[in-house]
Amino acid sequence: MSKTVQRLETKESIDERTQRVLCGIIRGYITSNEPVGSRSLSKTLEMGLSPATIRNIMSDLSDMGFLMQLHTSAGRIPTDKAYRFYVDQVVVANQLTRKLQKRIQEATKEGGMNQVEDLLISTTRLLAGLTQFVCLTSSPRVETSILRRIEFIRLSSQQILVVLVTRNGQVRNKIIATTEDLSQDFLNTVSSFLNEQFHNRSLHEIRQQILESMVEDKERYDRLLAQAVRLGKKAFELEDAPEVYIEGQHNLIFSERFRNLNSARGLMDAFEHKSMIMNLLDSTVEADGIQIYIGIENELESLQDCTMVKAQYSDQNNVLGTIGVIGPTNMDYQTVIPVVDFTARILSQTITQQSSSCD
Amino acid sequence: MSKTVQRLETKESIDERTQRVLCGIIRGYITSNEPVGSRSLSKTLEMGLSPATIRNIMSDLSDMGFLMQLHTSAGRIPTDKAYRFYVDQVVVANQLTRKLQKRIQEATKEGGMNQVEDLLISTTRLLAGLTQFVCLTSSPRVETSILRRIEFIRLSSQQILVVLVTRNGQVRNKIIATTEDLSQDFLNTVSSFLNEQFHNRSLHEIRQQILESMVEDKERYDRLLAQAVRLGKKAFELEDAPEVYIEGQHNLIFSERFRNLNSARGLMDAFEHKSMIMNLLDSTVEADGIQIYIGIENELESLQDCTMVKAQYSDQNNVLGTIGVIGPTNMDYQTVIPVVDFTARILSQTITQQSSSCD
DNA sequence: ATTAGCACTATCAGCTGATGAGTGCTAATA
DNA sequence: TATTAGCACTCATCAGCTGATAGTGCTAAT
Repeated sequence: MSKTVQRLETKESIDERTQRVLCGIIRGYITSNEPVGSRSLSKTLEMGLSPATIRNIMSDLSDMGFLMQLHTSAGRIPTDKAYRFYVDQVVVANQLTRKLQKRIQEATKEGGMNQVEDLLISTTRLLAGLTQFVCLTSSPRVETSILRRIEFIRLSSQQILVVLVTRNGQVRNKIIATTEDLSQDFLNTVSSFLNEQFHNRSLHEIRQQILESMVEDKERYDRLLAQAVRLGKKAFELEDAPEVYIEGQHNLIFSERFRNLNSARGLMDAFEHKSMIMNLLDSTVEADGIQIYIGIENELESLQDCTMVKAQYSDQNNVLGTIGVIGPTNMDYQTVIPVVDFTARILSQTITQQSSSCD
Repeated sequence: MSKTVQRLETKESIDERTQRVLCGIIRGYITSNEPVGSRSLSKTLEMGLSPATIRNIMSDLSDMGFLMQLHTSAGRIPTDKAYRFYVDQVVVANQLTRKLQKRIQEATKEGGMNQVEDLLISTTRLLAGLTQFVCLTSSPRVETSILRRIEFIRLSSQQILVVLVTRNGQVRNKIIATTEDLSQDFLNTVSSFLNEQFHNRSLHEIRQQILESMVEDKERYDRLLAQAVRLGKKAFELEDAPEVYIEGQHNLIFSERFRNLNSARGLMDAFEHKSMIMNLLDSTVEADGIQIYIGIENELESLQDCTMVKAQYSDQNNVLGTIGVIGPTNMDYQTVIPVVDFTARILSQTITQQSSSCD
């Protein structure tokens, strides 16, 4: 078990010139994906510093833990700490090009015609395509969704189909078994009772309340109510099925940018455990905005030479889920961050529109 | 474009001894995944033939197109034609071990608790796991499914949710937009009308009939009927969304057995095009039983150094879909074929039970 | 018809030395 | 005192060579 680092500290004050050199190295490594040496840096930096001077600075930076060498005669590459510094201090809110904005907006419009699921899948795919990384999205927790409508449909003497529609347009189906044969008329009465009772409540609340009434109403003897409560209990006992969408896994294998990543296998395997990925996405420290986990800042071991950039999406009231990408630590933060940010915003916007279209 | 071979011919008569040598080579290559040479074969065959004799036979087999060499001093490996011969002439209906049978049956029971989708996904995953290959499954064509129940649920003044349950337990949701505001009462009338009218008909038939009535009934003026037909038309206008489940893609990358496969990338890309894969699975020459496409027998170029083994599954009346695996041409046919066959049978059986549980 | 023997050949692992990119250190310099 | 030129040193990579190995095809003997 590797110890988990909450967040790398980079408080130390580094003088102006050293900073510029560090950034030069980081940018160089990001663009070329090759260790950068003093000679080439001396040229690209255009600060009138000779390679020797730069070597001295580099040596200092190595001592401070910002740089490392794969072997003596290779150039240096940034450490996770360096990227953290870079992201915190240097990368400023960068505007996306209009072109990219358009592209995201249009792709979202296209996909979201029908249900939230489709929207999420197509957005996930979009982000994977744009970044050429792996993209993960957690679907809204059914828990916190708000009930828009519930309906029971009698399929046979032992089977009832429950259809549950949430405020943000998710539709869930579940077939439940019954011992008694219930008529469709009766089921209709039950569903309109439940709809009236629980309109605009979150599924979580509803479940709670149902449990309470079950205790309360034990003495009361109202057949309808009792049945309604019993059916309701079954209906709202939704599997917590943590739905996660993953796209762009093949980038992990085929993309040039992942090439120095040895644990592609480990990551792929991790992706099979949906509930773990769900936790990964939804465990959130900060309430809002974009979150970045660089290298060893990631709890998950097989993620520790990747960077995860994620952002939450929400409707007008609540946070619904998280969308994020996993890429190499030397990703182009300058563009990836705003892309993820913008995509999450557009996603929120689209979902909000969808859920407010009910009356 | 490479010319497509329907099916490789292996009618030529090969004498007994030559056949045994050929099979030895095929089996050897299947187990070791290494070219097999005359010396080692001479030992394993136990026919009392010297390496030299075997070399002569091998030379003949090469001339006949059953063997090839990667380079002069390597052993020989079977051609697609050799595998075809092997599969047609040699592989006899092989019984699965009881253990494997149990495993498949249990896995299927477990997964299929709720809806057909879940059953299909878990079966696909199972088969991918058992074979260590990529497994593909096409879901039942909505087209040919038989209607069990249709229901309309009013979500808002402009939105109606259609819930459609088929005989074999598939549930489809679709949100349709309306211009008129229709009451739930009215919708109920419409749905019971449709349910009565079209009970136990296939969606395809239903769509046809609706189109006919639209023409017929133009003169008649029955508001209910007209609306029912109009709603029905929209409801049954299901996207032909070809649903395909793919599992075990990572085997393509990580499995030892795929290692001499150069076009993993091409295959992965192909898997992105679901509709193409759907065609691949559902294009079927023979009516029943297992189908095997070896190497260049595959139409799809990137599949041409793989073998696809597939079988259809069905309920009591109709073929529903296809389940199959894609593996290297030197897969262990002796076990893969019965595994796919048995899995498809169990799948059919489970689905049949499910759909007959309605009354 | 079969086989022993031999010449031939491609691959592979291991070694070699050359190359080149990059560093660290030291002494000279501004 | 900070910078820099110069130089020795290190190490990964690569081409080229080696011998060992495993296979073949052919021919002549059985």
